[in-house]
Amino acid sequence: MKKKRTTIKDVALRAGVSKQTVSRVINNKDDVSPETRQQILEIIEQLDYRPNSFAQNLATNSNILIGLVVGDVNIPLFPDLIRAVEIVANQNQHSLVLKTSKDSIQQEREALIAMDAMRVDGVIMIVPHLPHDELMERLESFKSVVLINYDNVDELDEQISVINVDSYTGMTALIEGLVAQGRRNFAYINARYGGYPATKREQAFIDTLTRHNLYFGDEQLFRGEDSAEYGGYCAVAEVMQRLPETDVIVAFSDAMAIGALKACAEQGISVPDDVAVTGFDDSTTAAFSIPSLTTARVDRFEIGVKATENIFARLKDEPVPTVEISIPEVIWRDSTRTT
Amino acid sequence: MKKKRTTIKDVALRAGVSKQTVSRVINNKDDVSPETRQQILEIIEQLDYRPNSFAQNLATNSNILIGLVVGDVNIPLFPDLIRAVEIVANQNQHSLVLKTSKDSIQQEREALIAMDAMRVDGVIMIVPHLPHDELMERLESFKSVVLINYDNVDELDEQISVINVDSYTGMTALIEGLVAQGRRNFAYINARYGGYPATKREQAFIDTLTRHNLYFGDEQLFRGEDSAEYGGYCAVAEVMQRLPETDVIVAFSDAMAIGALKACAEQGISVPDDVAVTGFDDSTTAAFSIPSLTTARVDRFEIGVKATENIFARLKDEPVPTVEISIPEVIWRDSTRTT
DNA sequence: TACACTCATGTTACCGGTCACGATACCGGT
DNA sequence: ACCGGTATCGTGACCGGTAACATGAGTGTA
Repeated sequence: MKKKRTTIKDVALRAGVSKQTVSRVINNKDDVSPETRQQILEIIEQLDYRPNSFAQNLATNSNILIGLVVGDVNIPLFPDLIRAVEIVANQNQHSLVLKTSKDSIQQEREALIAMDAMRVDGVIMIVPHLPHDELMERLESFKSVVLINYDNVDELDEQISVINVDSYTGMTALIEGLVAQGRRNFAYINARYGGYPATKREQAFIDTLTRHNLYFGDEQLFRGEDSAEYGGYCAVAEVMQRLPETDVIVAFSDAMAIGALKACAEQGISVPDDVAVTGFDDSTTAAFSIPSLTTARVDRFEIGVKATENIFARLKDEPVPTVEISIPEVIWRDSTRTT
Repeated sequence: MKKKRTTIKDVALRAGVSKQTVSRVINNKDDVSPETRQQILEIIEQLDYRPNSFAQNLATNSNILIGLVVGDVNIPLFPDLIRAVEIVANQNQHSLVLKTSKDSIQQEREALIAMDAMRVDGVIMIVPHLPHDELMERLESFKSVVLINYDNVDELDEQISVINVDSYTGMTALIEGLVAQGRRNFAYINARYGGYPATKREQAFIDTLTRHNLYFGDEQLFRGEDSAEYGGYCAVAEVMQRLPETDVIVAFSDAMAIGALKACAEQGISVPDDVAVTGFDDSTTAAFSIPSLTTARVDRFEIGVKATENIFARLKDEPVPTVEISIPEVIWRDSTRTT
């Protein structure tokens, strides 16, 4: 049962050659005679030998792992992004180690420590929550880092790049459109622990409405979980009670907006006639909600590709952009249709 | 820039002791004098030294990685499950390597090869698609394997366990309930590449209706992608054209059902009055669709926990169940409400 | 005083590979 | 016959750790 794996030595022994010769065959070096190579290949086949990646790593001082640290696996960004990361990592003969840190900053910290102990070549973090100074310190040990949706772009160490979704611009466009439609009484439901994107979207909300003299104070701002149930659904009652005049509810995310749609339907509030509702992210179901949801879309897959290509480019000492921005495109759908 | 990481030797040198003594401190062995230990700990701190996990692995012939092979990261099972796997893996001081294989069987194959080269301790696969014999052969090299939703439970190697969602029983309960409600004209939209769960659910559909003399042939079966857009949404027109009498559309998944709901709304088909619609999985938005969606739920997080605990139990040679089944519970909501 | 025993630490080999270099055999050219 | 060059392969050290055993100093005891 406890049979050990076949090693390079087993193969060498069986073939009557040295380890080095087998190593040459494995790595396709050219100073091996065709017959020897053929024979060794056959033995490798027979013994079902596969070189131990990590022994190779140790000897060559390289690594085949890149790390992905993500807070919440439920965010819509996640599935497409992870897939992109994995595909690009594969193309570069690397594998993906995943760490989640939903519950606490401590988990984020531990994730980085573990990545460090594994000597991963690069790390991608989505919405880091650690304090800036500590983050920089812990990221020092990695050769290549990409932070997705991180705000402090000015004080980055040189091995770090940032890819940001410009939530601010996206949200501004969304609000401007709503104002142009004639909406006047805005309420914003924000995600309590949304980090960087949450801050930016709220700021855009405030700034844009202020510009139009439609912002009259923090009572327009509501907070909830980033979920349909405890976020959007529960918030609607609160909104209508505090601000009965509301004619548009702007939600932090599609999930929250979908909860809001449901609450409106149940309370006899007609969307979009009485109240318009908007989400953010263009998650898969946004187009299929009833009414279909106005939202803002970014190419999630592309962000993943960019991030990962950045990681590998830097590892090869190729030049890489330090900061990349993608601007969400507003998708107007029925939940804001003017009659 | 290319500065090498500090190693155990650096620490030893600085402390004026041998590597072994440092190793003892790292591993909390008790035959080190308190003063020496203290001093070494300080130096470790100063130098920000962290032992190389994979060198440790190599020396101890152990590993800190477990592999997760998943076809589609978009399935509702995925986020909860991955989180559960990660949490339990963490508790056991292991990290998670993720491989996706959405595009082809070849990718699944390569995923297992890579896992093998990394000498991962255990592998969890979700809905394997490889032919049985090849799968068994490739899984031979792992000490501990859990397959989730795999059908061939009779011919498993001894290091393998299976955890299945009993889609058949769940779907049977769902159909029985619909029949009891008085629904008579059933249509089923299945996922084209749904693997084991798709087969089981379809079989339950056919068997149950046959039992009630309500199955009149394959024209009741439709196929599409497992998505709202190309699955459920597009299928509805086809269904109503081929079977205008249809009064209930059973979908393979919530995603497909939500697409169907949308199509019904657009075509003036009232749900649930004209046609009932059901999904499967109880994905997060199912409760918030309009009307809310009748579906079948399994505890996705718990499946992940069970799977991972199984992996580690087997690694410790503790006894583990070979086959575990969880039966989905039907959640009746508005999309099948009788008036 | 000699002996056994414990405590603290060092030595050597090894995990499974790779690297740098050296050795051997065979070849053609002069 | 001698020389240099190439093709092929082996040797020893090393990557960063750990296991097993060895060593030496101090301690208690007969």
